[in-house]
Amino acid sequence: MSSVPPGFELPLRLFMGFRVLIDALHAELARRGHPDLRPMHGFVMQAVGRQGTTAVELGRTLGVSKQAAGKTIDALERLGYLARTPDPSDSRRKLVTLTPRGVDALTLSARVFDDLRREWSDKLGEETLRSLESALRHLTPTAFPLDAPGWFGSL
Amino acid sequence: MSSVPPGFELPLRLFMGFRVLIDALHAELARRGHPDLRPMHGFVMQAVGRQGTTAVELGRTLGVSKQAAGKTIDALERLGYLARTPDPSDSRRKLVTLTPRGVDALTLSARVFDDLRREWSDKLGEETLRSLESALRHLTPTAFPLDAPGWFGSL
DNA sequence: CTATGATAGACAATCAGGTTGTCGAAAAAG
DNA sequence: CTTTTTCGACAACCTGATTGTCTATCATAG
Repeated sequence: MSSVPPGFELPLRLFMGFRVLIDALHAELARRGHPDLRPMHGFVMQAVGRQGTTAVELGRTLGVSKQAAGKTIDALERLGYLARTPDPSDSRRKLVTLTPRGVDALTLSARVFDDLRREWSDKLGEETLRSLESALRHLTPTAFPLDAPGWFGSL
Repeated sequence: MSSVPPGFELPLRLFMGFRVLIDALHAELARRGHPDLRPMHGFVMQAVGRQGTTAVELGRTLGVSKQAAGKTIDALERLGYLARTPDPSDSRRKLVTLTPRGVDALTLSARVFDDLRREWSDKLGEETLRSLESALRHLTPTAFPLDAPGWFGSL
């Protein structure tokens, strides 16, 4: 609240921008039939992807242990967003895939993010927003690490 | 890794910008004698401020229960960044204040953030960076809520 | 073909950080 | 002076993570 020393503003603003978008997304998701989804679930489903994955691989992608990944999968399985199916080509593995509901949540999220971007474009002007995106692209690594949950945990 | 659907880029870039700065800050803090500080400690010390606070008040500021705030204070007290002193004007309260080491960490952080901003300014040009900051100011609430730890928790 | 080593996933114990509930002491309000 | 509120401490519990162990299965070297 109130005044934060000058150097602190930039990181805080970046974080708040992220938070504003994520909060708006989940408010909208809740309105449209996905009230139980939490921000980190987006990272998880994104990491699972349309082609599916395994618990070990998911753990690596998210930067957490395979056991933690397993528990997260359990939770999203109970919520109906993920399903485990045995892998015929390797009977040790269980393939984790998005259910239709999971795919719906993901495509819906993409649409909502597009809408939010449009709102920002209206507020700033498309050109300014493009310049903001371009600046951030120059400032951040090209690869998208999805290990935010693990990174958050280290807070 | 790899390609994330288009609408997802903006929030992710904002988050990554934040993360890049925070990671750089803590790498530098570790180099300069503060290897045990974690990102959330910055929020906490910022919330404590130069004038001090109490556990209840800190909890409110951080958006967590007073008990959680108390445990966090315990941890930072053990690390030597905070101290509890009885409040002579109200013997129920214990005033939580920054130790000299805590003040050092905070002023050092401010300096490092200034350096990082300068790096970004060199990469982008001061004008573009200013425009980015101005855009973010328009897009995010004016008050700085410091309840990030609680918000993170809800992930 | 078999013995060996690596990998997937389940189970258990533990830990860290958060929550609620309760309490006594002290302050504030009536 | 009595009652209500506030502060900080203690305890029990929950959640999400960790490490360690175990079995089943696969891959590979002899």
